[in-house]
Amino acid sequence: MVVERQRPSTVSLRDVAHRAGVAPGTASKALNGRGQLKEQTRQRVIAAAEELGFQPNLVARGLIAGRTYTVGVLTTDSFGRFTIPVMLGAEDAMGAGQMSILLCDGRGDPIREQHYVRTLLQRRVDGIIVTGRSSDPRPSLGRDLPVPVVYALAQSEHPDDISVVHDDKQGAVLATEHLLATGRTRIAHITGPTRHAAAAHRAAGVADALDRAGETLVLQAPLFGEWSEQWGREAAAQLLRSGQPFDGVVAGSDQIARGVASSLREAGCKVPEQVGIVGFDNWDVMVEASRPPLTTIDLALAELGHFAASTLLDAINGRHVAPGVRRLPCHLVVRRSTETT
Amino acid sequence: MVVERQRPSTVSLRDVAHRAGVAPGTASKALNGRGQLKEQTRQRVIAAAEELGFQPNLVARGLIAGRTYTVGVLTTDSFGRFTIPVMLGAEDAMGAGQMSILLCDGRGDPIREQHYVRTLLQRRVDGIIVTGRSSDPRPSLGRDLPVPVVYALAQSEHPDDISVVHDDKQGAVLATEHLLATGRTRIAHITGPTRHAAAAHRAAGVADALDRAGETLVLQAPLFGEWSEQWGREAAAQLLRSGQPFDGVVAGSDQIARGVASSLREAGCKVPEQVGIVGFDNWDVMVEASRPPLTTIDLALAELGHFAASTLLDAINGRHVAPGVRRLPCHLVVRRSTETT
DNA sequence: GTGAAAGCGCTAACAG
DNA sequence: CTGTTAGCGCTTTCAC
Repeated sequence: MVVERQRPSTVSLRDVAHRAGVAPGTASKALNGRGQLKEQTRQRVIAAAEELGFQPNLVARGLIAGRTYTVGVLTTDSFGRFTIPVMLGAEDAMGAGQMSILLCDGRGDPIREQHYVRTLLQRRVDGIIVTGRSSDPRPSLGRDLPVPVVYALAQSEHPDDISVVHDDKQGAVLATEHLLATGRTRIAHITGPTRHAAAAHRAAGVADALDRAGETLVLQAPLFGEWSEQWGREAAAQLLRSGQPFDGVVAGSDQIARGVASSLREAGCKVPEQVGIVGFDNWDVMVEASRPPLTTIDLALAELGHFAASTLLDAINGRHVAPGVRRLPCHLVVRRSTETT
Repeated sequence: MVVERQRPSTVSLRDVAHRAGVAPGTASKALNGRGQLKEQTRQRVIAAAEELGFQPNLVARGLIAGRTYTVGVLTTDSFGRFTIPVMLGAEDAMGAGQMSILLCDGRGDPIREQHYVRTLLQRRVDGIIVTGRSSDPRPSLGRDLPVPVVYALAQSEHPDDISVVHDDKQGAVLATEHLLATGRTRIAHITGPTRHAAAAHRAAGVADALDRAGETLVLQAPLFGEWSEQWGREAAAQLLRSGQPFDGVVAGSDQIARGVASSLREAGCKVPEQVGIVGFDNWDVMVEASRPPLTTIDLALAELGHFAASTLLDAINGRHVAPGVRRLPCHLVVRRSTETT
């Protein structure tokens, strides 16, 4: 004979009240520390709740409160390397306030995305965070949603939406100035596709910093290509072939930087002695496996997520949040590839 | 004067009913296609709902139904490279059934984890998926939870829990047999730390496959180390120094494999002509940036997530699910590092 | 065919 | 101090 393992049925506040010999309303007050209760009854209720393993039904509570202490996180393109730290940061900021995260992945499909927004709203989330891998501006979710929305990492096209992004230009300035500060003046820039805002902003930052220092970019222009090691290798080879002297490279990503490093290494060009390299992203596996390990710009994505979530919480709690784009600064992380001794 | 932008207030079924001139109960039936209604009234209600932009309150529905069409996903150690594909697969399986995912990150802290389990239960999720980076068995969440639990990728220590994991041993057999099939017989195994179940299982698979082929491992034993490129490079150098002839390497991860490849390349040892290499994980950035690109074992994590979610849904829907561990097969992905022409 | 009423589990307002 | 009542938004009998 098979004995079906009985799932423990959920106990309600009524059960607790009953066992403690009080009314449900009283039990509610006892457990939530509200109202004036004789200490003894309070204890009795608490004991009863304990004994029965009572778990308050947050669904019911949400129905009354008109809010659910839940925020939706909508990732637009299959979440990955960039969105994860953002989410961790967000979770962190939420965790303290007992908020939970309802996760949806739009997979880059606007239809799917709209569908998810609908479900999130039907589930009565208190707010929505929109995130995505690319910092290119994306269409607004809509301007008339019943809950506040914050765009993190992915910036909304609409200027009145609240967006939180890292500051690519400032990061590039940081990278360039670090190379200059370590005594290099003939600096090249190898980066991703022109069409990406990140590539454009970073290129602008490099140009600015060089300008201010009275220097010009080796080869006159950035080398735009792909966000891959392969491209980093190719571009470095190109640079060597050009015959132009250079002693510093700002790479648009750690992958590119690593490609550059290995290419130079194979060509017998010493890093950091002859050429200094700075990458972008501070992606551990790339940065540490490279020979030498890479100096890089950290996008501080966890902080970004944290900030976005706090901002959303502010808005949820009715505090006024100014619309527009907030740019959070990047950090420089120094490793062997730019060391001078 | 500042005009406060009014957030559109949510409309309830009552509002819709009112506008359509019917009772709430009738409106409910009309919108859900239940009961016998005159086609005309149904249309009237639908129109009213449309006009008001009615979004049914799933919180209220959940309260009645006693279920929320939500599952909790609990990642034990900060989710990352391995848990993401699993979640994507799970989301995929859920998406069809209109289920949503409540995400929690235990950060490897059992206290925090227990806390999250409590919240998930209070939020009345229909079930829980537990996942984590390591396939090492982990403590059970508890045997007396009111909802079904499936462990994905991270296996539960308790044999009566439902766990879904990839088959490391089978994967290693696949890798080894591929090397043998491409004419290599002197095979070495370079992998991660002994203490990891994954390393042990993979080593067992390599041993088994060699055994069956009547061959023995080069150096008699696997080289256990770290899951890093650095270690891959070191181990390969070690192997070369040993003077033992070898023509194949099964690496415990793509990072290790890449390290091995670059070490051999620098030593002038041709891959795949003189030595074939097979990695593990099919991690795109590693596998494609390696020279040559790596043949590897794909863990099929998305399938794993999909399967875990389907299994959970079965359990939620009351179908009987046998307890225990299900091992899903890995796939071989052939690239240049083992090519023979 | 449609309306009225009860109730999901909880909290808040008001009696007693 | 504690019990009773009403109601959050929706669905589901059960009358009419």
